[in-house]
Amino acid sequence: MGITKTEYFSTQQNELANILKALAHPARVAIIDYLLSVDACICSDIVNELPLAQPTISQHLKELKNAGIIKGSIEGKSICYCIDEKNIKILREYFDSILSSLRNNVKNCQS
Amino acid sequence: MGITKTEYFSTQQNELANILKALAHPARVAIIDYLLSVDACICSDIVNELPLAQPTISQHLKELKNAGIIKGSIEGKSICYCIDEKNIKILREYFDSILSSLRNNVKNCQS
DNA sequence: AAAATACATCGTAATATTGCAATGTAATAA
DNA sequence: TTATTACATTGCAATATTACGATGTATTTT
Repeated sequence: MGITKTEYFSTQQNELANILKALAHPARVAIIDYLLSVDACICSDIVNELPLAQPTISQHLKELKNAGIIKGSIEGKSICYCIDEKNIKILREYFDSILSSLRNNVKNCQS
Repeated sequence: MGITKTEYFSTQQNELANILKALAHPARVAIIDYLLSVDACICSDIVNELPLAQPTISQHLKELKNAGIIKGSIEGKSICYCIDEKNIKILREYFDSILSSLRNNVKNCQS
């Protein structure tokens, strides 16, 4: 159906899935890569850097922003984007907690 | 178009996006949560635990397995699933590297 | 052997995502 | 004021995802 039954799951599970979904596209991973390489910002530069049309980049940036992975500030007629640390930390802590939990495992399958 | 232009991006970017995509759904996050709580395995238990039909769970498990997030071993007539540490480590390292990179940032936008 | 259990696969309907051309908006430059 | 620049939004076509009933397969139980 293409419709996710979000009401069946916890708020935490839905929020985590939403943050992960924002990063689950190579173009958006590439945007993060680029943002890291230039420290911060320069929005139209992303359009020049990636082989995608401007409306497509704009859409990807919107999704990253809505998920709280990047933030943008208006600077005259252009918009400066940079990575928002907060949700990245949440993700690192999530995967860290999975690994910690695995270390305490008693049972396991496959040798 | 719904078609991702994977050829425009690096192998690393595509692989990372694929692993993240496997986790970018609340049902699959819930499956991971459950697998962690029971240490490992018991496949049909997941069907009983989550409010989704058996073919739907089966499909989600397949995606998690294809992405290398879980692994399953046949045990008689049932299949034992557990979390595969390898790609979880890759994800933690990815987010860790983003945070390290941010610490060295010179420029920034928004106070 | 027949039934039951434990999944996987197929087919399909509903919805979501991706990408872009066309167009809109707001700020700056000429 | 009229460009021009820098985006955002709209609308649409192509494709992907989600969910499940029906059905298939393999193993175990009876």
